[in-house]
Amino acid sequence: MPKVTLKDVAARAGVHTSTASRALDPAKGSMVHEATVARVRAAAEELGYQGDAVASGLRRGRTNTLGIVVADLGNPFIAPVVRGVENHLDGRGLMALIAETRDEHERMNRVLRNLAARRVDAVIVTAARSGDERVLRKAQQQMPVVLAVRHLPGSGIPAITHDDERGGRLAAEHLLEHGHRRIAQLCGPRDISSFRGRAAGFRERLREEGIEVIEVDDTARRPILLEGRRLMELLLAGWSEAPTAVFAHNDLMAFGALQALAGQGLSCPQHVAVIGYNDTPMTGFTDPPITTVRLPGYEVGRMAADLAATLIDDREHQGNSLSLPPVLVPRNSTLGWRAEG
Amino acid sequence: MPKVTLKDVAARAGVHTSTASRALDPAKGSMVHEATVARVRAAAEELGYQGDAVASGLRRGRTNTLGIVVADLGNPFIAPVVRGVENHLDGRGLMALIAETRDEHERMNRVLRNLAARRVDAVIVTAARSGDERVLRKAQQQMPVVLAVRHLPGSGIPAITHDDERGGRLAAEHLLEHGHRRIAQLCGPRDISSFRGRAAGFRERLREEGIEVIEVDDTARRPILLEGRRLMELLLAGWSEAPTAVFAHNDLMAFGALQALAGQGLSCPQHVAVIGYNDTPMTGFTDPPITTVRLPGYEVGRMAADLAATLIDDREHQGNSLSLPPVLVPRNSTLGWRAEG
DNA sequence: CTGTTAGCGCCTTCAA
DNA sequence: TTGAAGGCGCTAACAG
Repeated sequence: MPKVTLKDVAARAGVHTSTASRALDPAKGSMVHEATVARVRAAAEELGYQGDAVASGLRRGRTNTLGIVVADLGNPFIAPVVRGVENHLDGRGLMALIAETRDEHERMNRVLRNLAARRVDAVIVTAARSGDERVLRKAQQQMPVVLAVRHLPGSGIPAITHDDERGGRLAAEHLLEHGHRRIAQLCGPRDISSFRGRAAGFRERLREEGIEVIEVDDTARRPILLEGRRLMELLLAGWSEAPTAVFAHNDLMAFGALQALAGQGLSCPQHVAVIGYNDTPMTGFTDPPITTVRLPGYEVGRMAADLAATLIDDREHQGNSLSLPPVLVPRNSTLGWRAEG
Repeated sequence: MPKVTLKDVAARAGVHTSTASRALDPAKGSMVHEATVARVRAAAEELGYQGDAVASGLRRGRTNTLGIVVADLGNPFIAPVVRGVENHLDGRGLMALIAETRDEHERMNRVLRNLAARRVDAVIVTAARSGDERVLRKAQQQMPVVLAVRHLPGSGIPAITHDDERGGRLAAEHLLEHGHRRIAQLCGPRDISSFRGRAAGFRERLREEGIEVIEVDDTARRPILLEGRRLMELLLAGWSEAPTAVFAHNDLMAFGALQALAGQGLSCPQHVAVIGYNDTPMTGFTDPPITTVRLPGYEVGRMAADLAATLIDDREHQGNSLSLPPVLVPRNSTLGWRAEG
């Protein structure tokens, strides 16, 4: 089945390729005689013509492709984000190239290079860490870059995020309301804006009540389950008295904490209340259901795609960043706790 | 920042573009004098040259891009598959374009067209339904197609799957061993190979023991939570006596069943044992932890990517299909059940 | 080992 | 409204 090109279609319709090209381009159909359009369309149909987006991309300087960079495809929280992006692209004839950094700077660098080489029209990055700022800035010179979920404060790179500091405060507030005073937090990497924000908001709110947060002298190297468990184990080993409540910087880490607690014969929420972050799908079905701060992944994805589309059409656009409000979702991992006595 | 092209690099290095091209292509570095390679590399470095994969793709007729088509990005089971694909592509300089069909034929059609237009080197389809066979066959004439998870028996399209029929039998076996006799199943769409296989294997194994499976006169329109709930509700409404065990055709549907049970004041595993399918991430953490048949998503993704790569390099390759063995993962949603009396 | 030549398939001037 | 011409950036033949 030899590839049929525009030339074949044009020949069959008895017109020049340039006319065929115009006839098949919906944005230019009006420049061509209606009858000609019909003839060309028919010819294309008969030959089973399938336009070549690569050639078109080369000529037009636009690929209708967008990159989406995530840190960890294994984090179930990322699915809604990707879905939000994909669903919002679909209507515009765009498609997304997906890439994973595993939170490694070197991979981020490679991935951005690769996407730039592919001439994507824009990139959405959900995996930014402070150390990536330089390469992201460089990437920005070649294509619009939109940060999502994690941003780079002061970098001027537009971002769709959510107010992590406020989210941290909400978590603290919730624990205070339920009578906790001996409270710990398990921190995500400090070079990631979201975790910095969560830590700061949480700490601050407790300090307002004169409470000093219990923290181990380490942070998760990556925001994953294993690291949540490790930190929780460190915490349990380092303090003679376990905290009555723990704030894990994301849901995955919260599950890790749960495992560590179980390992010490402690249970949640009876002995220790646990609160996570993201409202990852399924957290409502777990044992116990996890109280969490909802980060609306689908919406973030949708808005990031929107912003990217705007930036593509208008390279001068400033790219207004946006921050969505967090919402606390109370579930049994904290509601089930009762002060003893 | 005007784009720097190969011509600029060549000029700076004092060579012809074709020489520069060869010098920068690792596969052809040997055809060029070492000193020249060094000079070209240096020039490229100095100018910040970034090759144009679009132009290269047009010329070479190869885009180093692969499509991956999924039914539902919201199904957490799909993440490991995508991850397996992505991770295995990464080393070869390939990238994946991701698209969602939502299990709609029309979307499948559009997506395949779009991927063909983009001249992807191959497509991995995890969303095949019987009705899609024609368009998939057509797609096959333009690029290698690999099915994953769901296949199209008799179509001759190579597939990486797993033995769903055996999986269904394992589920049945497990329930029998635990003393169940009044057993139901909630069926996924019949036009999807995996669900057909699961249903058949399950039914068959029970029939061998002279047990007729309880089924409602309907199947899930899509394999999602809501449909699992709907079917379970139908089941509870239609039979005076509830079954003691239910096999849901995937984990999402199992959760839907759990909700329906709870709605009737029945609990799992005390009143009804529930078994799901896929071993979706997090199913070990749910309340109750769900007994399930493990479908190794990451491996399936990895092998599908492998097969796709083989097919790309050797268009004549027959594309041997592969079927991985299922494993039953027993958890409390069935282990916790005890026959009354 | 390197340069020359000729496109890949399409789209966009420019002219008619 | 259509055709002619040129080139997007790169690379594969073919000489030399």
